[in-house]
Amino acid sequence: MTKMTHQTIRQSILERIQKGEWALGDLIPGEAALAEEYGCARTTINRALQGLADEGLVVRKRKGGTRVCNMPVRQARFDIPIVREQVEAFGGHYRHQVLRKVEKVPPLSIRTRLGLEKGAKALQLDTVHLADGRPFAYEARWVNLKVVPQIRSAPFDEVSANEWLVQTVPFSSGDVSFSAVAAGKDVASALECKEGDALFVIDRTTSLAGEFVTTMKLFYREGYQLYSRL
Amino acid sequence: MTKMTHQTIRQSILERIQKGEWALGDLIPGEAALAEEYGCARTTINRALQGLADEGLVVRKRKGGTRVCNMPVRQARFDIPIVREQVEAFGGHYRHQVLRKVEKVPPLSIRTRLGLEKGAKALQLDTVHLADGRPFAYEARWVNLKVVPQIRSAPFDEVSANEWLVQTVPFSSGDVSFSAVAAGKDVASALECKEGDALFVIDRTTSLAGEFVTTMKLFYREGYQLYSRL
DNA sequence: CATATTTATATGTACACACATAATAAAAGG
DNA sequence: CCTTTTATTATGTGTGTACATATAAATATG
Repeated sequence: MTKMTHQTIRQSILERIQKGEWALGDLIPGEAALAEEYGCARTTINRALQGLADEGLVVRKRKGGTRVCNMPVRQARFDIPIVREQVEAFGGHYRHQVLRKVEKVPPLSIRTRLGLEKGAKALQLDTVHLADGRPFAYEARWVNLKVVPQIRSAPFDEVSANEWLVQTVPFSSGDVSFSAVAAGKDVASALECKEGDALFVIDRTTSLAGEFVTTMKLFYREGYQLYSRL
Repeated sequence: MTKMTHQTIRQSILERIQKGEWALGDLIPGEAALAEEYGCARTTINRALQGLADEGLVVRKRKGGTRVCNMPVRQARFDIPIVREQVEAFGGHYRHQVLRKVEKVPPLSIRTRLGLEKGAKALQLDTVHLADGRPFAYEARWVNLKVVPQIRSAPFDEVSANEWLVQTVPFSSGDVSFSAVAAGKDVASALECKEGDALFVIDRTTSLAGEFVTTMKLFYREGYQLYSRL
């Protein structure tokens, strides 16, 4: 190995771990020792090891040293899909259709998720995403009108609610969860599938500076897979 | 802000993005400029921005500068669950039961996944994971006997196949995917649920130095959720 | 002997500097 | 005017140094 970047070193250390040079839970040499072995500065080793630690492959502790993580494959990063891109990635023609757009008092589960007061209204927005004219995913969304009142006059013929929100609301954090549910009547008819079919669901709530902006369930037809390398 | 670590600066920049100081896709000031503004070295700003880039919040390009990412919430990190821990996290008593353990020629789909030759045998291992004596998840696994022949004599009364593999095979990479399926007859009876119930499935294949070690499907009962903050 | 205190040590972080690299913008050449 | 070459510029990375901080281990204390 001629070039010694923190990346090559990181890769090299990873391979040594994979080869079993250090067992699970074992202590690996200190930064100083590795620096000498690789013939580089301790800073460089530090960066390499920090990288591995970020990925969850090693655990580092001051004074305690660095040790190989006990639970090898532990974390996966998933790209949260954007429906339009998914469809277009397969060469399909994307289109969406708003099935419902009403302001009303949401059910309790949604109310708590959006942090609304009792009796407050929110915008309910149901959309089907189509690939080449055929249903691909069904989106059931609630939007907090206090945070984004402008959504009332948004042009949903052109952009989807998701894309509009992304462009309008600066930046947001939130949470996601994945689960499986049986298709209800509404969803089944919108997706043109059978009632009771197993659907993959992405449930997502986004917030901005402590205020909840929107919560959404995205139902995919049976067979859909969310994939990731480790 | 008295202390200026790369972390505080990173947080500060994040907040400025969230407040909308720089719009989506906008160029943010260069490292040199920010370093002066925050009164720190360029190196420190570099680390802060790299961190944001790793998370996918900004995109960096040499000469092109750093710009706020167009698609805000883009990636989520999930902890790939270990069933025993999940059960014990809820205060439940974990137990597992091996339903099947046979060596046989696997179907084509499994054969290609494990990279086996035609006619080669593999170990099929089906397990139910129980929480307080009640079915929690069903595991259907195939193990490549060429890579881990010792598994034939592993004590599966005590440890689950997953834990045994984790402890025995040094370190591994692989892939995961999530999906939803309707419960088949076998799975339904093992999980004591109705046939056709919507199950959440984690599908995982692990490999070691280019050789496939094992592939597994983990079926969770309806209602199970995999959660992550963004 | 159990508990508090100190000390040694490995990682964490910041800085100033130098040079590498990619990509754009400007200048030179045909 | 188009193409090629040459700066310019912002990020990427490595080094050596200094000090901060957490914590395991050794030591002192009651």
